[in-house]
Amino acid sequence: MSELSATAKVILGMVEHGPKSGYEIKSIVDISTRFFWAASYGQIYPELKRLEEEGLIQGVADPQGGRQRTVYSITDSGRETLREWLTSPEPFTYELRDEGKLKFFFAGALTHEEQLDLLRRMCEHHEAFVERLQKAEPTARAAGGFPYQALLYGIRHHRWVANEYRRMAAELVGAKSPAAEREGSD
Amino acid sequence: MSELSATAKVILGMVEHGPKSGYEIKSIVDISTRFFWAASYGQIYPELKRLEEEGLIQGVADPQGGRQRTVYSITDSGRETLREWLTSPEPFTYELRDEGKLKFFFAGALTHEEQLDLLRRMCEHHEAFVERLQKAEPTARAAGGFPYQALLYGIRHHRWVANEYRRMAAELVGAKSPAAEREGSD
DNA sequence: ATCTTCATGTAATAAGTTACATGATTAA
DNA sequence: TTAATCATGTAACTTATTACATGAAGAT
Repeated sequence: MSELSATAKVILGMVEHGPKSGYEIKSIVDISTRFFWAASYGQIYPELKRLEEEGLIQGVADPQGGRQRTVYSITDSGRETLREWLTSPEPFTYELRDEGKLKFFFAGALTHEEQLDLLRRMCEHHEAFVERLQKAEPTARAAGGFPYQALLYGIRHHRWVANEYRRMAAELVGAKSPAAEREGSD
Repeated sequence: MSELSATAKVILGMVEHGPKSGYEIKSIVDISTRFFWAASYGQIYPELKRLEEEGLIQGVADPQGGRQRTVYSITDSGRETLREWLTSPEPFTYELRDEGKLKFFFAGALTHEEQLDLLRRMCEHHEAFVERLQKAEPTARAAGGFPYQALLYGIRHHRWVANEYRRMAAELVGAKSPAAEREGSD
């Protein structure tokens, strides 16, 4: 038995809450785990097959009218595997890919104004995202449960990032005023 | 001319600060950008060749004794390309892969105690990481510049994550004994 | 002597995205 | 009738990791 892939973990976690189709899993991922773990159809559908072969989930045909549909349920073996992962003390992946930050940290080549502009744009970007999430909040709250908690986390996270940029922008403005460093030339 | 790959952006940003070998770039990435953008040798070396072919950087043999070495400098064309990226308003990649959070959000299958245990372990993990970074802080401060700023960001970021877990753990404890609920603020 | 660091690279593999193809159902 | 949503899948591609190979130089 090979190691559980990240996508497998997402799927097992999702079907543990009840039987789901690949489409449903993707839909839920897009409004919940994607804040800390995304997955695409190209990963989900093949992984569903693999997990079924390994006996961790089981698919049952469940067409809605003439529209084909397969819903997958977690098996005892799958529940056990999920539990093993949840309780294993192994170090967990933690990776951030933030192009905005990469830009800012290489922004030494830009003028002071351009740097500020960049920070402000990034701040606005994350603020706009927070707003979008907040608009979805009432609906999510009504539905409750895990996707709601994930949404709240998403809001907190992006709010923090926006705050960081506001802080950095303020610092940058403060750094400009005292003495004139490098005027006119570039 | 195809789009700049993420690794290309990292490399251009690095060599803009001065000529560097692939090994040096990787070393600096590991103590700086890796907090928001990592890169491996398997990406760096091939990308150096590609960037040289496209004329964005230029390599010069610079052996240290009998030890071969190629240092790459940014070209005018490369500087222009870097500048274009830095000032382009295109939306930036922002992706988080946090296995700890994924675990916690699927932890409904665990007991209350196990959930708390998980949160505490994750909190400790990030706290330990912050401590490690803080140990490196004095050296980094002395060197200053961009890697120091990146380190400070890393500290702030992981401190925030650790705080999140502490908050979540407190909430979970509060949810068990209703008396203690709602005294903290946000 | 031997271990670590400096230095460059690649092959195999794994992971992930994107675009596309198909077709039924439902809401406008 | 047209668009959106539900639903499943794959092929081509890009991206990234891992493990390995090679070898010189410096430190213990």
